[in-house]
Amino acid sequence: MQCDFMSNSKFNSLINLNLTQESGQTSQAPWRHNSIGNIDEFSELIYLKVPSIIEELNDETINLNSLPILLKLSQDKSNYNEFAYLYKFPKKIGNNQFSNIMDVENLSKNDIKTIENEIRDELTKIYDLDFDLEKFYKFLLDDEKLAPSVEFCNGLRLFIAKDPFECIISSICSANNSIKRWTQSIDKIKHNWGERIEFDSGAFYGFPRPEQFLDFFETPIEEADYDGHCYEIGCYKKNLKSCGVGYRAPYMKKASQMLIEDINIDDIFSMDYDEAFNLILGLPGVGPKVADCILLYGFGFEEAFPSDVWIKRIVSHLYFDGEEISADKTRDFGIEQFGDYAGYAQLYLFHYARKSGLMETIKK
DNA sequence: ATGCAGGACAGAT
DNA sequence: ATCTGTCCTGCA
Repeated sequence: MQCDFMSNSKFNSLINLNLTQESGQTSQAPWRHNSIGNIDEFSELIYLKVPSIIEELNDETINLNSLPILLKLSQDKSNYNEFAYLYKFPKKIGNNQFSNIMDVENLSKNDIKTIENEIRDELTKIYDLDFDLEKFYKFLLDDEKLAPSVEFCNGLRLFIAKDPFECIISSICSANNSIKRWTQSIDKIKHNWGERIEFDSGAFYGFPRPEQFLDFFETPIEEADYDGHCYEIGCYKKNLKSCGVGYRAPYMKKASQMLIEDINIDDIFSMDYDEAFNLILGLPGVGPKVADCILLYGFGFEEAFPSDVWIKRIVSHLYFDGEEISADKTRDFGIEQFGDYAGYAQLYLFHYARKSGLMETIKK
């Protein structure tokens, strides 16, 4: 396959990719971002579930259950009504496992069509493109408290997980943390231990599998004790804390173990919201706020209303005359008030407060 | 340089 | 059921 990126297709939907990517949703860290002139580009490795094609490509010695693809999205900074996407297969190089299996030149036209349909489905899911934003805006504009959010958040959509396990770990990492720090930690975890896949335009990393987390050490000391090395500062190879996750390291390990032994992630998609909430709440490092983030950004439960300190302050300010409201009360209020729009209402309220200067006003 | 922001959780009321 | 102190790190 000598050509560079394949296919050049468009989505015609209202979405601000940059705003959506940078909005701090805990589904995943932002994708690789390039700004070229008036164009924003976002690139990421995703794994496609296309069983029939994998079987065809797979050299029986390798157990691969999904097809790695590099996606590159591009959008004109002045037109949020469409974006284009390209995709690319991994580079074939010696000693790379894909040298054996990625015989993509033999793919039939039908196979290509299957792959391209799957990509459209994935992008539709990740950017929630079936959600009717215009209708939502009518709902917002009808409510005088919510109406101002529209102008600050035009084109903002949910950024849904490409991988629910990654979302669960990212969300645990985000607890009592800043956006900057948790995204950096997740990037380090991917870079250190994720599957490295080479493309002509560079290497990308997948997210480590749950089984890999069981092998990670929690701290540099634990790692040094185990193999007897006295490491230089920053030279540790296999402990979570060196990625800046702090005391969350044991939570990430134990949650991974439970997701291997006790919980089938795929079952969660077919649960109702309350059932899924109670299940996810049982994971270590997951309280009510993180559980709602996981359900909203990881599984698309749009009736979730993740209530952090900022949402609490905003709701107190807008709806309770500034009177302090507990996080639990905030959650109850959001669910009751916004129904199926709770997740989007939370996203829009947070960004409205961020962009409009309201945050500074209500910080006290 | 010290102090603070950000949720979960264990232990107390 | 609701409150308090502690956890780790990056940034004023």
